[in-house]
Amino acid sequence: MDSVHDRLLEAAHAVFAEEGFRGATTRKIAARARVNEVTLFRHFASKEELLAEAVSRQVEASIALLERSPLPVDPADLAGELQRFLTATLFGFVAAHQAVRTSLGEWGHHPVLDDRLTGTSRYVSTEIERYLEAAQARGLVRADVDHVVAAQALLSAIFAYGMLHEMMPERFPLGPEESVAMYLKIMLEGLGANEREGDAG
Amino acid sequence: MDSVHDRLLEAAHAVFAEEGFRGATTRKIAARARVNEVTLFRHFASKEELLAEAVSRQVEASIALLERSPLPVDPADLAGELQRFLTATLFGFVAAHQAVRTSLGEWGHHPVLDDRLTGTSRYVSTEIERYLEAAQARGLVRADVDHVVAAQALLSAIFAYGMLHEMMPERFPLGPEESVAMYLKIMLEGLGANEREGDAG
DNA sequence: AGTCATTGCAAGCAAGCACTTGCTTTGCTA
DNA sequence: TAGCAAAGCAAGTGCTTGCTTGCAATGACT
Repeated sequence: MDSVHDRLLEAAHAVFAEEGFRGATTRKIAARARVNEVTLFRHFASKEELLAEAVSRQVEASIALLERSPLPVDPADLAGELQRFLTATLFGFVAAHQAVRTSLGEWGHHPVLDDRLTGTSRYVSTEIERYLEAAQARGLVRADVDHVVAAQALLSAIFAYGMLHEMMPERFPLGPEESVAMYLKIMLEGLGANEREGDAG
Repeated sequence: MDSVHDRLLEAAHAVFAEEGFRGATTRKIAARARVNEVTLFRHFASKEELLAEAVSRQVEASIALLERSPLPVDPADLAGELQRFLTATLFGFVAAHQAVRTSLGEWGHHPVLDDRLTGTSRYVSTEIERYLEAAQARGLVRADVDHVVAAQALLSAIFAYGMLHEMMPERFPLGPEESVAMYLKIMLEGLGANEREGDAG
């Protein structure tokens, strides 16, 4: 729990999120973990190994969190179900926005990290794609829109909000929940999910 | 054109885009510009000054390019006009996706750069917001959606595509133009811009 | 009391970093 | 041909980096 090993992993992730791979020096990480720098190298063979494990951990934790409020297998109430799932996703993004931004900037530089860094986003994308495909099969979503593209459109808004709201707050006047609601209001209608003349089915 | 000064600025931006501020060492930049490292310091007082000017230049160039295919002052053909503008924007993003990703990761670390880094995105956001507001005034877009939020929803998709399509190509099966068309197909309908029962206006 | 694993501390190493200095070369212009 | 600005070259300074070494302190278990 509060072992030196765990403190190192936590500190490593925090410093990495703030300063990137190059900026996350072993001295800073050790100081943050309130541990001698030598101890760091007794627990992890190299800085790279430490960061790889720290990132893995964090990603797994965030996925585990999302799995606790999953999208249902059989879509019924699109607006409500998506609102819940996307809001949870957005809160995750917002909480980790610095780590996400850093990860994106860092992507491609350290092959060991690349797969792990995209883990959460792969999970969320897959979930929404599956959900929308099922919704299409049930006639809840128009059939002439690729479900992968539709999922992407939905997620993009969440993604951009999480990454940018702190950089340019004027562009994001609403809070997380209201933003999700607004995006859904626009897009669900566009996806033909709202009862109008019921041309889907 | 091909002066040493210009070559240094170009090289600086290229290396910065690939490796970030810390990774953009004066040696690498000088080598890329095929110039002695000392020469770099004869032209620019410091690495920071060089990068600041390099980024400024690039941002100004990309804005100048977008200004050549602007959104009209008076919205008429929403789908067509937005398609043109957003496609141009997206091509800009895709061309500079590495620079954009790096900039995001770097944002907050070098206050001198921060303003410049967000220049293009501020310009595009402002344009779309203004356009959508005018469209609302003309009754072309439903009035119960904040134009800032609507602009954000539109731009998010472009933004996410530009930044992520190379990292996770499975999630972006369509090319740039078709993607823009698809996003517009979804969102314009959601924004009440398509003739249905004409409840807007 | 003795053993053993875990941590700290002090020091250092080789490499890379931004940046400087002193001097020479190049090439244009007067 | 002389002068001058711009570039190159070689070397070096002081600092930070990832990582190592040797040894002393701590604390739990036998």
